Amino acid sequence: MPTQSRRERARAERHELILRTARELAESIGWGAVTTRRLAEAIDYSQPVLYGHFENMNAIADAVAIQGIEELIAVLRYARTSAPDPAAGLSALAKAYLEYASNHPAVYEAIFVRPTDLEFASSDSPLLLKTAFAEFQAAIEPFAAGEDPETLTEVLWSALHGQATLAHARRLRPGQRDARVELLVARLSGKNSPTSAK
Amino acid sequence: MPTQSRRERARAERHELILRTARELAESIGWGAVTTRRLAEAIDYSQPVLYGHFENMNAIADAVAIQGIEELIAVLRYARTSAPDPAAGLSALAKAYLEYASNHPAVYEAIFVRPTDLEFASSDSPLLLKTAFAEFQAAIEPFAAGEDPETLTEVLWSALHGQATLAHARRLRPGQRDARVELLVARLSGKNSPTSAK
DNA sequence: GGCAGGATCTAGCAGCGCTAGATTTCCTAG
DNA sequence: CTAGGAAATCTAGCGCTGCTAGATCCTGCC
Repeated sequence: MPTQSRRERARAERHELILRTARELAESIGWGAVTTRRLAEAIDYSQPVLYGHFENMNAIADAVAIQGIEELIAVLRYARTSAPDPAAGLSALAKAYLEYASNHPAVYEAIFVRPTDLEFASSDSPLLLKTAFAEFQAAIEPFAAGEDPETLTEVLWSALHGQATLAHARRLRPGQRDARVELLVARLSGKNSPTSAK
Repeated sequence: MPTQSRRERARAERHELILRTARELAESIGWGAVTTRRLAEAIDYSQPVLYGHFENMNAIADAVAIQGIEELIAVLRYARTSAPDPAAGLSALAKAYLEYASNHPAVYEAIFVRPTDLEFASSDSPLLLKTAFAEFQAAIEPFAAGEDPETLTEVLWSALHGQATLAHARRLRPGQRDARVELLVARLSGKNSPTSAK
């Protein structure tokens, strides 16, 4: 039993080592360059070891994505619930989302961009996605003036996702991130006309 | 001279054949499965022939993207200028954009999603991107109530891009595409509060 | 100490992008 | 109409990829 559990502990540690290393590699050289050989060398094992922990390379990125979405949910929840009122909460959530995407582009890519069979194949990831969606909905719902809150949530999330991906692809002016998110939040929450003359 | 021009003509035809076949292959099996061997076999030549026309596989997708963005610009312009007033123009442009992305997902991916060195390396593509951007700006500018029109344009484009990519990844409710774009356009153009009680 | 059994590695397959060198095809000059 | 040379095209191969079968080594038990 102690023997068995020591083995299991070592195995679990290596499992985490693989995920941590894959994430670091992806953030530094991009997912496209994270190969089984490079990853195996980085953790100082041979490639087949990876397949003892994960079904394939894609599953490793999926696992990183799951860790990432858990982080993201926590970040969003903290930003939203720390704000004094719904308007500030929506703004804080939106900024936190873009900041996370900007600070962890490879993780963001693993979650939302990389072609993945994850979101509907894996068992717990749909729940995580729904939880993240609920964070967005909680933030925008106070501003759904008679509209379907779910549709409004999809609009908000899509708008932020678009800003995140286009900014990462350098298709948006770099210095204007806050201006974009503030303008988006103002219009989506319906505060555009009053403050437009400012 | 007739000889020379016949050769050149045949060469130009094959050039287009490559692009057309690459686009068809991408739309049917996805860019990830469009390999030099498959593409070469589809046009009934050996792989090296491809390299007589394009620098590499990426350049082929870039060329498809350039053709696509020209199409897209025409679609957007037609939608916008055919509308009776700015509000209808913005709505028509937004719907046309999402419809194009939905009908030609591989081309849309080649233009805006696939990692590419295109947009800033190639000579004419930045101009095309700017032209497309100008279409968005022309549609939304009437609703920039004192705000920076360029920022507002980035917000609009990002929001539509997010809806296009998330819808393609099946992360948004399928039947709600029009509801989403209408809600987005209403809020971005500032018509939300008046019609909110509807 | 010797021996299962599990963990790990070596070596290899098929397919990828891409290219050098052989081969074939075509145009031209005599 | 043929011979030669240039241009077009193909064959074959390199180093890389994800992934795996079979050999090897190492660990823990009797």
